[in-house]
Amino acid sequence: MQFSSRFTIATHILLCIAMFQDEHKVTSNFLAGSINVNPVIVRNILGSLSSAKIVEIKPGVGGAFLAKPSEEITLLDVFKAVEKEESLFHFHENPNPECPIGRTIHSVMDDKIETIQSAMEGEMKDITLSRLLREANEKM
Amino acid sequence: MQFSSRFTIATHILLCIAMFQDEHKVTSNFLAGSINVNPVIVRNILGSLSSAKIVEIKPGVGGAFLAKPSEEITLLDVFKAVEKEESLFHFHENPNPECPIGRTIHSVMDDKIETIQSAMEGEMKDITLSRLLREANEKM
DNA sequence: ATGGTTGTAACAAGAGAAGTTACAACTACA
DNA sequence: TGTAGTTGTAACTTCTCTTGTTACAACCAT
Repeated sequence: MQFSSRFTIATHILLCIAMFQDEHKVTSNFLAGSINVNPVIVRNILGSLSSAKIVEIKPGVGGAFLAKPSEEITLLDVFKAVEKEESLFHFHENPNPECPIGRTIHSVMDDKIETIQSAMEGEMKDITLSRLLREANEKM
Repeated sequence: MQFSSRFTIATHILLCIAMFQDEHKVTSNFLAGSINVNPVIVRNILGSLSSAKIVEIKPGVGGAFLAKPSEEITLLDVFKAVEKEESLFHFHENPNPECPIGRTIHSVMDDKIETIQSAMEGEMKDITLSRLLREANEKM
């Protein structure tokens, strides 16, 4: 199991917008060229980012812009915008209540799963778009 | 995207083995009954746990046993036994090297992805089967 | 030998990811 | 007012993975 590439594509999109929005119009075709995927994929992900109020899109005329400063956009925001699942883990639905383990497994595991997911999300929350942009500039 | 239920099923399997291995034979049919899935699913996951040297299985006669003390089995061991993917994230493969972002995105993001994954795995490593067993006993 | 068990192959159904084509709706601008 | 470039979205295909299922050979204590 892996997360879909939507997350890394969305991050790529945001980096491109942050880098180029003041220089020229950032269209789905331009982004698709940089990422090397179909423009429709980009438009769908841009739609998710727009719904999450991370970007703004000019319909008709075209072009995407950051909806807030890059310091205020974290990888967690991006992740939540493109991955809709509430829980990271798919718990088997119907354990047998006649078995002592089947009866208690949920109450034992649910908070563990939450803790694990929180650890991952906490790490994501610490990484901002501005930091990624700075590092990208350093490597160029 | 969610992890498959193999992880929670594997944990359920181990809890059952730890709880019942001294009382009676723990077969795939017994486990399937507690988890409420097909015995073949259980046998496949048991096979992964066996390859990872977490359990031992008696072929022919039947029955599964912990291969080491429950204090030495962590959720990370279980996770790695049943989820074969090396990286948590699927990175889009061919960013355009002619774009400054496309050229640098991998070197910027690769260590972030690793950090995020490590945070998740670190949390898993802290949770042992013996702790889950203790909590299950308390709730019974 | 028999019966209960494991290990696996083979198959089907369903979900989701990713790619593609097509086209209506929108907006600036000539 | 058209027109060109763009977005939003529907529809379809192809793949892969998950889950469920049947079937059966191999195994081993009794």
